[in-house]
Amino acid sequence: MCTGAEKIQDAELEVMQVLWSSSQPLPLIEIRQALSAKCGWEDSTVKTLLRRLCEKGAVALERRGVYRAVITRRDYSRWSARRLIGRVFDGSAKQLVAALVSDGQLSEADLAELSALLHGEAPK
Amino acid sequence: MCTGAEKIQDAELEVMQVLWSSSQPLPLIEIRQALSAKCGWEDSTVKTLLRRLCEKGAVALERRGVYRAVITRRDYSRWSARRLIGRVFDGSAKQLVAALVSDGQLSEADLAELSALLHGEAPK
DNA sequence: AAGAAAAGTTTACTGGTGTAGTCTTTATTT
DNA sequence: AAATAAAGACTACACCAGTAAACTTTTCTT
Repeated sequence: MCTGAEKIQDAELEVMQVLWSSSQPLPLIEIRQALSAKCGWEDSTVKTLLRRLCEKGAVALERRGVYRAVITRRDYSRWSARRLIGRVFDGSAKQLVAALVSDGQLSEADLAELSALLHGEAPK
Repeated sequence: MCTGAEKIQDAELEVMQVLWSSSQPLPLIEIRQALSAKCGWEDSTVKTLLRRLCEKGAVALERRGVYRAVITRRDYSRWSARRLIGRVFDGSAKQLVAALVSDGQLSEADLAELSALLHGEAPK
């Protein structure tokens, strides 16, 4: 059922973000560079995280030295939104959005825009 | 700044849920009963979790044998929504809501209701 | 073919989390 | 006051996550 998104940890998510930031599978060198810059991680750390992600089925080796995200950002974000809603908003997405509104993170304009989205446009 | 919500773990959250489910501080016996029923946990497990939550400042002893949530459900849910948005939705609450809509978790009616909420009513 | 460089594999170590047993102290009941 | 029960404190232990070193294999270059 679940592709393995459930098991992506914080550090691993950084790796996924890098992979998701490109439309193409990425060579290790680039992944390493990105994460060295963003997180200050050593080569070996990145390799460990990639290995664990492969074991979890979240990432795959496209060919030697080149990695591809198996779990998409879209899947992951949906899954994690569901999880949050289940854990702290009684399973109600509406409650979550209400919290965002009352927290000032979501404006009237935002809601209007989203409402328009519902009326048929495919999201970009 | 942060009250310690960041450190509440899955198992600990179960304890918080029990505390949040009551408007009053709860005696340990009730907490134990609830968690034995809901999670099948032993007394000692519950006590350990309560201790850790107290150490983290998320829970406090009201008086001997009676515990009170220090972090409110409201604070926690806001905080965790922010965290999710920061981690996977580029910091954009709107993106999160768009995902909910496109995932079918949020209907047009929901949005309308929320929109109304924005126009001044205090949430229930 | 030898050497270098990158990739892959194995091993490691610390601290946190899930889960719980045991011992000690305090309160309650008879 | 003694016995019991509940609460609190201390200890435990396996597994996972964050972080990384070291060793091995493959590939590329000269």
